[in-house]
Parts: sequence; structure tokens; C-alpha cells
Amino acid sequence: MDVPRWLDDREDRAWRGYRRMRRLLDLQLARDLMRDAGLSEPDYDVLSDLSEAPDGRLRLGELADRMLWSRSRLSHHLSRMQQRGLVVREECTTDGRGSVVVLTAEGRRAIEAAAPGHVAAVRRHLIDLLDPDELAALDRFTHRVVDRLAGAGDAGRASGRGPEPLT
Amino acid sequence: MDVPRWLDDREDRAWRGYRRMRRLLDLQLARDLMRDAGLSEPDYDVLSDLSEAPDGRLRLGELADRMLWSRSRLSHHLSRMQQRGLVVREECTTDGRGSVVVLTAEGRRAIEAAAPGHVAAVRRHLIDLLDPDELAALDRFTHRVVDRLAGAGDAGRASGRGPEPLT
DNA sequence: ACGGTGTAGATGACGTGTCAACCATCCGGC
DNA sequence: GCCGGATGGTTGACACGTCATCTACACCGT
Repeated sequence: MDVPRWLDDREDRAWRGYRRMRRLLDLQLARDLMRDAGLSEPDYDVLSDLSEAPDGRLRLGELADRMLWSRSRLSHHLSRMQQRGLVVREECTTDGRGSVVVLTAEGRRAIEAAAPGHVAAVRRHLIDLLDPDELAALDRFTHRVVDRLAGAGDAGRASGRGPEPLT
Repeated sequence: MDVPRWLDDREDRAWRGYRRMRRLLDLQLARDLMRDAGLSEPDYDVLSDLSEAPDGRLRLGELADRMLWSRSRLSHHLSRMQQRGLVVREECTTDGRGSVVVLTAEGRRAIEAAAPGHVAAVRRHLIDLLDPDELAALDRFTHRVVDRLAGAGDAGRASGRGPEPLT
């Protein structure tokens, strides 16, 4: 690590801006969503991913992977959503261990009612504020960063180089 | 709201990329930080903001505002950090209600030990992956978004226009 | 068929965040 | 001076997320 390479002015501004935006955007979108649709962001994400799946059904693990959630987290969250009647669990016919998460009619109603307002909020607070170049840049570099991070699970900082085994 | 204006392909890609990056970056930075310095990201942020303040001391509310945290959250978190000896609370001399948060020697040691590694991680996983244009774009639009959101606290979606009273 | 190993999920304990009271103090008007 | 409302901070109850653990089943080699 030797002499640390601090962030220069431009980098620091961008980094602070990112974190601040991240926080404020979250708060705002969560507020809007809760007020307009009675859903939390995690609720929305679950319902949204489910609604995009054929028949509104997905294996729990598959859903967890898509969302980048731990199975445990998803399991807990599903229990709460199940109580509210938004989803149900079914046993998996092809794998005795598995469960299948299924969107209920009420869940579908909820996501369909919430979506237009949520998309509008995303536009209002973020997307519509970007010019085409910025939008393109956002697309490019987020995917670049994601590929790096998703590629080598830990990509340790320890030794100088190269991927390392996952933990 | 009428016919909802959905996100087109480019917008959708950028938005999904953003959320995915956000999640993975968080996980990775948190992991690195915990492993290398035994701090959570919230810990780091508190210490970092404190260490930038004169004498390492700030009014609780002032700190909460800078961090965009609720006073309640900060108060809880400080109690935990105080237990670990990273900060202490002092009574405020100019306002009988207030408390002043003070960085301890150990707290200063912790943040100084953590900083180089954390900055390196931020570079490795994000900053160094952006070309100058992208960095500039990130700086620009994040601040634009922040200004909007910070400006009109709620900036309601309800009526067509204009700021509304805070909740 | 059987035993060992790995994987899918569930669960409980615990740390953290939020929300709604709550108390103490400050401040502006009378 | 004092009263009413605002402000600074704390607290407790509850929602949520994580981690370690546990059970049940799958898969593979023999």
C-alpha cells in the first residue's frame, strides 16, 4: 500500500456526490413508494422481479440470485410478504428441498398499481435529469463496475494481482 | 399520470446498472473495510466526518445533518461506538440540550489506519475504472440530482408543480 | 442400496435502522 | 418573569438484515 494514493479533487467530488445522491435518492424513492403504494423498496423489487418471471413464479434461490440477496434475507422477507398476501410459497415438484415463490393476484395488483408511480419517481428524481451523454456514461460504467465485481467474487486487495478463490 | 412513460431501453439499462452497481459496490466495500479495519461503513463515515472537523468535535445534530442521518439513528450508533471507545459524548456548553461528539485517540487511530485501505478499495472497485469523461459526468449529474432533492425536501409528485411543505 | 458430501431453505439470535413518544431546554411574545 | 411552542437529543418498541446453525433432500461413488 505504501504511500496511499488519495483521491484528487475531481475524484473526491465525484465520490462524495455519488454517495450523497445514493442516500437522498433512496430516501426519496422509498418515501414516494411507501406513500403512493404502501410498499417498501425491497417489496417492490421482489414483486417486480416476480412479475417479470413466467407465471409469476420463481425458485427462491433463483430469485435471491437475481436480486443479489442472501437466501436467508429473502426467506425472511417472503415470510413477511406472505403474511400480507402478496406472495405464497409452494413446494417444488422437481426438487424436494426447494420452494417456489408465487405472485398472488393481490401481489400482481399491488405491483401494477405501484409501477407507474415508481417509474415516474425514478424519472423525476434521476433519469430525466441526465442528458443523453450522461445517461450513456452511466450505463457504460455501471456495467463495467458490475462486471468486475461480479466476475471475481472477492478480487482481494491482499496480493498485488489476479483473482482469488471465493471465500 | 395518464399513460405511464416507461423507461426506454437505454434508460432501463442505465437504471438497472446503477442499482446493481450500488448493491455490489456496497457489499464489496463493506467486506473489505470490515476485514481490513474492523469497521462497518457507517462507522467509517462517522469517524471520517468527525476527523475532518476542527478538534474532531461536532454537535450531534450538525453531524447528523452532514451525514443525512436522523438524529435518532446517529444517537443509537454513537452509543454503540462509544462502547467501543471510538468516540465520546460531551455536554454542550452553549446549549444545555445539546451534546458534542468527540473523536477519541483510539477513534483517530482507527480512522487513520482504515483510510488508506478504504480509499484504495474505492479506487480499485470504482474510481479507477472510470475514464475522465465518465468521472466528470458522474460529478456533474450526481450534484445536479442532489441539488434537486436537497432543495425541495419532498418535491411532491402530487400536484403538477412547485415545492410543498416538508412533512 | 448406502454412506458421504454438498445444496436448498428455514430459523433464531443478534446488530442495526426507523418511528413515535418523551424530556429538557431554549426562545419569542406578553 | 413566564408561558407556549419549537428544537436537541434520548429512548423503547418494532421492522429489517446478517450470520451461524439446522434439517431435509439431492447427487455421486462404490
